[in-house]
Amino acid sequence: MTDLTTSLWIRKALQIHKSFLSFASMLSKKTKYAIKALVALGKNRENPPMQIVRLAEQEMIPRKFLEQILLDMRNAGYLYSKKGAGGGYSLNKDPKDIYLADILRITDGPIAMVPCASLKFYRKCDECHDEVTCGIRKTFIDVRDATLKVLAQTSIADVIARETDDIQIE
Amino acid sequence: MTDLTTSLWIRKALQIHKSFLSFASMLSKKTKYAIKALVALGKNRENPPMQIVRLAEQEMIPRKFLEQILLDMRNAGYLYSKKGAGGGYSLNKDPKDIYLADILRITDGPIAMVPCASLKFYRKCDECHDEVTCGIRKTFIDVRDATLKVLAQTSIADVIARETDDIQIE
DNA sequence: AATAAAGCCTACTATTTCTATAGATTTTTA
DNA sequence: TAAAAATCTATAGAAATAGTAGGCTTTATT
Repeated sequence: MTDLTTSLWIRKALQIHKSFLSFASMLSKKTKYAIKALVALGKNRENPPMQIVRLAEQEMIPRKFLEQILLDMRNAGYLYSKKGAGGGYSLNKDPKDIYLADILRITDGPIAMVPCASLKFYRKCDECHDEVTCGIRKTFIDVRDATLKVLAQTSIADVIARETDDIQIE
Repeated sequence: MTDLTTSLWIRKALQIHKSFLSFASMLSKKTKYAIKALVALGKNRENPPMQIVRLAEQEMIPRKFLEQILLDMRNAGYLYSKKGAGGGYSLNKDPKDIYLADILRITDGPIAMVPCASLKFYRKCDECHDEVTCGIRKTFIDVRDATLKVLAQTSIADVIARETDDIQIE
C-alpha cells in the first residue's frame, strides 16, 4: 500500500513536484544547526561559556544531535570547550575568521556537486571515462568556483551583521 | 554489528572523511544520467531516433532507470519520443537551448541549497523564525545566484563543445 | 573526598531519500 | 498479427541523514 502523499499519480494530478514534500540536494540539517550554533555563540561572546542544553533549547536543536555537531566543530578548532560544572562552549576564533565554506566542509564534506570537481575532497567520478575531456566536469568546476567565491568569503560575523540589515532603509 | 568501513574509530585512525566513502549533497545519479543522455542524443542528431536500450548500453546507465529519466525529460518537452518498431528518442530542441539549470530542476528539483532561497521552488524553512532578518538566507541567495549564473548559461551544446577543448594547445 | 554538572565518545536505531527493478499496458511498424 | 519500442505506476533494495542512548571523563563546589 502506497502512502497518498508519495503516490505519483496524485502528485501529478495536483501538479506537485516532489520537492514540495522533500527538498533534495540541499544543506543538511547538521550544517544548518552548526551555523546557527556558531552564530548564537558569536552573539554570546561577552557571556561565555554556553552550555549545550541552553544552546539546544534556544535554537531548537535536538540536544544530543547538537552535541555531536559541536564536538566536530571543536575538533576542527573552531570551538573551545570546558568540561564540568560551569563549563560549556565558546568560540575559539573571531567570528570574522570563521567562514561558511569551512563549516560546510566539516559537516557536509565537499562543496562541489561532483567528486571530480572538488577542491578539498577530490575523487574520480564513477561514470566518467576520460576526465580530461569531460564537459560536465568543466562546468561543475565553474559552479564550484562560483559557490566558493561566496561561501569562502562569508563569515559568521557577516551572517550576524546581515541579520540586522533590514533595519536599513533601502 | 558495525561494518568496518563505517566504523568511526577506524576512519578516525586512518584520517578518512566520510566523503571518501560517500559523497553527500551532490548531483544525483539521475541528473548525471540525464545530462549524459542529452549529450549523447545531441551528438546523434543526424541519426535519430535512438532506442533506450542502445542509449543505456552506450552510456552505461541501468535501462529501466534511464526509461524513467527520459520520460521526465520528454514530459518536460525536451525530448521527442516515438513508440513501436523503429521508434526511440530524439531531442526536441536545439542543444543550444537546453540549459543545465533546467535539467537539474526537472531531475533534482531546486538548485538553491535551502528552500527559502529557491527561485522556482520557494518554501519557508522549518527552523527559520524571521525570514526577513535571516542572515543565512541572504547568503544562500547569493550562492544560488552564483550557481545559477553558470548553470543557466551552460547548455548541452556547451558541454559537447567542451568535450573537445583539450585538443587546443594551451 | 564526594557529588553534581558538564562535555566526550562510540554505537545504534529510525527515517527518509535515492537508486534500481518489475511487470503489465499501449502504440507503431512490418 | 507479431514484434519492437515506449509508457506508466508500483515496489524493493540500498544508502544517507537525523536523531537517540548510554557509559565515560573532567571539573567545580561543598
